[in-house]
Parts: sequence; C-alpha cells; structure tokens
Amino acid sequence: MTHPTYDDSAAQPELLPGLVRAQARRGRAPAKQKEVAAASVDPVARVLVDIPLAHLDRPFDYAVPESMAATAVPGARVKVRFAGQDVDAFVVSRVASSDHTGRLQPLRRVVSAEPVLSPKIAALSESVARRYAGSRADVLRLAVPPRHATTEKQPSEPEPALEAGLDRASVAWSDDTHGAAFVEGLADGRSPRAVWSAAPGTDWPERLAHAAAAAHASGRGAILCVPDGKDMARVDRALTRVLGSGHHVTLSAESGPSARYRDFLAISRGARRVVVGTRAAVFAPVHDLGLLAIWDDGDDLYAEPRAPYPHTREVMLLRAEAENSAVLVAGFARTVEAEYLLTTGWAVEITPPRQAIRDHLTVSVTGATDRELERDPMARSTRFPARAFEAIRTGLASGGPVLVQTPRAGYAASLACERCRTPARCATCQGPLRITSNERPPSCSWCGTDHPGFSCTTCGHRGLRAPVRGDARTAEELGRTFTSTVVRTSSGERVLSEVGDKPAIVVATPGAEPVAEGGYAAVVLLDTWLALGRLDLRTGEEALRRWMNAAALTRRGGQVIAVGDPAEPTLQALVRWDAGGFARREMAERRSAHLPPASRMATISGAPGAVDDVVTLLAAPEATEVLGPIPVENREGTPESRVVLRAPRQHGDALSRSLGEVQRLRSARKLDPVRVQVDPPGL
DNA sequence: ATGACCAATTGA
DNA sequence: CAATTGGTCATG
Repeated sequence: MTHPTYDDSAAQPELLPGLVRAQARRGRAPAKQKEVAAASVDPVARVLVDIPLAHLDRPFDYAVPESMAATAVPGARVKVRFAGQDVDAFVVSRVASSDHTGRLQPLRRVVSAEPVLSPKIAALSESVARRYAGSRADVLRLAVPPRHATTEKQPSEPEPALEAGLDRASVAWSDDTHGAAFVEGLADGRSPRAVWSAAPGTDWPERLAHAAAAAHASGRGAILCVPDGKDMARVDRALTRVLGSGHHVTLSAESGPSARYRDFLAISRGARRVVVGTRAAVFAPVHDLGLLAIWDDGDDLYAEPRAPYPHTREVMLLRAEAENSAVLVAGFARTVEAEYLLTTGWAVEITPPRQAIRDHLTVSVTGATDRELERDPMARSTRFPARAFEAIRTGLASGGPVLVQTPRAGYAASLACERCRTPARCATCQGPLRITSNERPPSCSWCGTDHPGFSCTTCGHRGLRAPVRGDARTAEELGRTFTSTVVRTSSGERVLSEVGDKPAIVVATPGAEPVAEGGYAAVVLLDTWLALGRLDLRTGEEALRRWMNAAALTRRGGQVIAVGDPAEPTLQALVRWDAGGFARREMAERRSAHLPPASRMATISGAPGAVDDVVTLLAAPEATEVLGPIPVENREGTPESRVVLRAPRQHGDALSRSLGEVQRLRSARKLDPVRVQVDPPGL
C-alpha cells in the first residue's frame, strides 16, 4: 500500500483505522506521520464499485476523510481501494455509521464532486439489473455517460423564462380520441398512460413536442425516446418550435463525448427538464419527471446490445412505476407489448378516427404472385407490376415525390434457382452466390469464386434469379424507365433525412426513408413477401411496422401500392390501417402459444457444460419450462449451447431472480461465464 | 477481478 | 515432505 496523497489540516476528531494500520505495517517510524481525520458529519460513504461481477453488486462502506467531506457527495464519482486495486465507484449515500464489522478503508480520491448518479437513477439501475438478471455496474455504464472534465467545469446555462402557449398542445392533440384528455391531464400535473397509434401523415414530432410542453407546463420534465439521430433531429426542431430554444436538450452517442456530457449535466443539474434522445435517454436524470414517451417502440434499435440487454420501453415502464410519471407508447404501428398494456388496463388507447385515415391515404396490394408475374409482362421483364409503375407515374405527374421502399440494401443480392428457388450456393465453400455487375458471372460472396456455369443442385436448372433487388439496382432500373426524373437513394450509411417537394423518385430501405417536405404523392412497397419470409416471432409485426412507417409519409390523398399477395393477412392489416387489430390477433396467438408478452422468456448460452450446469443449479419457479439445450454458434462462430426458459408472466420476476442468483453463485466461484438474456428480442 | 487460505493431490 | 492444484471465501 502506498501513502495516501491527500493533505490533512484540521484538528482530527478521529483517526482512520485503516490508514493507521497501513502506516504501522510499513515498519519504519515516520518522522512525521500522516494522520487523516474522518469527516465529522456522515463519515461513511456507501459506494457501488465499477466491477460487473454479479456477486459484488452491492454497496460497500468506505471512510470519508475530512478533506473529502464536502466533495464525496451522493452521486459523486470516486476511486476506492477494492480487493487490492484502485477501482472507480459511485457514492450512493453518506451515512453516520457502518454495519461493517471490520475497519473501513478510506476513499482514495474524489474524482469529481458532480453528483452524476441521482438517487432515482441509482434505484432505477437496480430494478433494471434485477429485471434483466444483470449487474448494476453494467447498467450504470449505460445510464451515466463518461466524464468530460473540461465540460464539467463550465456551468450549465440557466433555462430562460417560458412564454407558454399551452392551449396549442390541446389543439394539436384534439384530432385523436382521448388525445386532448391525455395532454390536458399532463398539463394538470396528472400522470396518464397511453398507447397511441398515429394516423398516417401525422406530424408526430410536433405531437411529442406538445406532450412534452404540457408536462413542462405542469412544472415537470419529459423524456422523449426515438430510434435514431434522424428522428431525434426532427423532434429537436419540433421542440424548438413549440417551447422556444433553450428549454430542452438532445441526448445521443452521436453528438460526441463533450456535447453529450454537457447536455447530460444540464439535465442532471436541473437546468433543463425536457430531453429527446435515443435509447440511453430513458436513463436521463430529469428532475420531477412528468412524462416518458417512446416513438416506434418496435424498432430494434431500442434493444440495447450491451449487457444486460435492457429494452428502452421496458426500462421506461419500470421508471414510470417508480417515479409515477405519465407514459406514452407511440407509433404508426403497434407492438404486442404495447397491446398488452391495453389488455391489462394499464394504459388507455389513443386512436385517430377511421375517417381521418380514409381521408389521408388509399392502400392497395398488387400481385407479385408467380401467377400474376406470368400474366403481367411488364412485371416479368422488370419485376415491377404495372400498377406500381402506374402509381409512380401518376404520383410524379401530380407534382410530388414518390417513395419506393425496397427490403435490402446494396446492389448485389443473393441468388436462387429460377425454377425451384433453392438458394444458390458456392460449390467450393457453400457460401451464397451473388451478382455484382451485369458484366460478370455470379460469384460467391464468401470466397469470391466465379460460377459461370451454374446449375441448381436440387433440380439441375441453369437459370438464376435475384430474389431481391438491392436499393441501388432498383434505383438504376427506375432511372432507366423514368429518364427525366431524379432518382435518389437512402440506405445504410447514406441516409437522407429529408427531400423537397419536387417530383423525384426516392428509393429507400426500411428505416432510412427520408421525410418529404409536403409528403409523398405515392409510396410503393416492393418485395413484401421477402419481409414475411423470416421464421421469426415478430415477422408479421415487424413487416407491418416497416410498411406503415413508409406509408405514413404520404401526403393527404396519397396512394400506397404494396407489391405482394393480397390474401396475406399482414398486408390486409396495412390496407385497413389496422395496427390495433393486428396487434390484438398477434397477442391472442402469442398467448395461446405461450409466447411473450404473455410469458416471460430468457435464454442462457455459453459452453455446453456450463449451460447444463446452470440448468441443474437454477432454482426457477415451478412453472418454468426448459427448452433445449440446442447447439448454436455464437458471433465468433464457436459452437455453443443454448437453452430457452419460459415462465408464465406472473412468475417473470421470480425467473429473473433465480437467474440473478445463479449468476452470483457462478461469478463468486469463478465458473465459466454464461450469457443470460431476459426477453431476448430475436427469438 | 484479485488475493488469501486451506485441503487434497501429486511427485521425488 | 514439499510443491502444486483446486475449491472457497472475502473484498468495506
């Protein structure tokens, strides 16, 4: 142990035993022994150490030297000596005495007196860790952004006075049933909870801004969560229009460490109470939180990829319960989880009147079934049914832009046998074949081998078809057909946020659709069968969400053409613009199949032996089913084993608890780690 | 994680 | 008998 570096000055009421002992052990008699006095008020700091081990996920007590009495405040970052090394920690509270029987080590250093971990966020991190069978240290890494020292030295700008125009909030929401009541309740200081399925064409950023303004008018704060930076920018602008500038901040990793920390501090210091941000914004330490809102909660960007993999909507619900704030789960589409909130009566439904939907758009489905492709020569030569072309042509003629949504990005798409549709695979390595240009033969996308003389392994046919055209290829084809029209693409790395009001064709992949200034005259949804081809629990829900999000961008009187099978129920839900009905049917099916959200699920994956071990050790609730284990491959391609656990929803907490216990046990015994995911998004 | 400790196992 | 290994426990 080394000498402590802090100075001591004041007359000391009490010596810190840990230090005295450390001095004594050194064996040399120091000429001038450094003795450090403990703080006279609340000399004990309870801290959470930044070690993501399950069995260390509890507060530890440290002695507070007098020199740190004023800076080691609850919420401050400190350094402590723990198990022989210096680790980062947060002070969660200061108390008069400790239950700990041994000697307390002194805090090594107060990194910063800035209270970045508020008691409410500390409590939230605990409930999130419990829910997801993870550790608080992991949750805190998501909740508290990294410190930026220069930024911290700057004071936060105080919030300017607000000239309220609150009546406007109620007007903005009056079109939808229960909409006005929701914002009026907010403005009156109540905490209503709602699931809102927006009408196509709704300026939802404006609506969210008005809801935030209503909460703000009641003297409370609001957090608005959106999937990505593009949406955040839209809501940011809407908040500026509604509240004026200087009343809100944005929170996302995109803005960079300094700006992100500056905005975080403005919130944590109470200088701002309204936040719009991406998934981590749900942890923002907003004072007097009045409203928590999430837009498009089905977007997979809300599933945190880092342990313990919490979902923004679920964190939001936990937080709303704890802080008694209002909740708005919103989107054009509706997730089954949102539907569940309605079936239990936890939230009320805000919906547009049917007439408003009918007035806004017309959705029709045009066949790209094999039979129709045969009959429609246009569709055969270009893979666009005639009606899709017609919609584009009339849309452009009416003077507006047209959106074409195509399922996958990139020029090259993988190939299948033209006749039997068996995916075309490389003869050498089994990788998928693709075409990268019209001049070259198909080649393997893994090993690059060219296959000029391909023949199908199943039926021997020599022809290939591209099951999907990527967005670049689609744009190219459209450019050849509509020679005088500008064709723009938006996908992957190159996402357009907005397009103007002039006639143009915009080809975009799902989630990358730019907003058109005055709305699109027409929206064409290509290859809808592809989105429905996955064997995922959420296939239908996800497909409908993507289509609705694109279709909602039409202008009033817009045309939506979906290329697909008209008998497909998911497409029928789109035609009727019936997100609620679809979610209700989906909910019923999931309930009878014992799938979430009617059941709570969890997966355990890792080395086969370890997974087996966990299953035997696990004290899961009686009603838990254990499915598997099955062999799987993890992301590095190493073989692993995975089990799926399923329990009735009312036993969900018990399931999480048992998983948490087994994790604590295993981490204490240094056993092979296993990955536990509660409510994994893609099952 | 890291280190300490104890007990059982292994090797000369 | 010493050296090594493995399990358990505590970390304030």
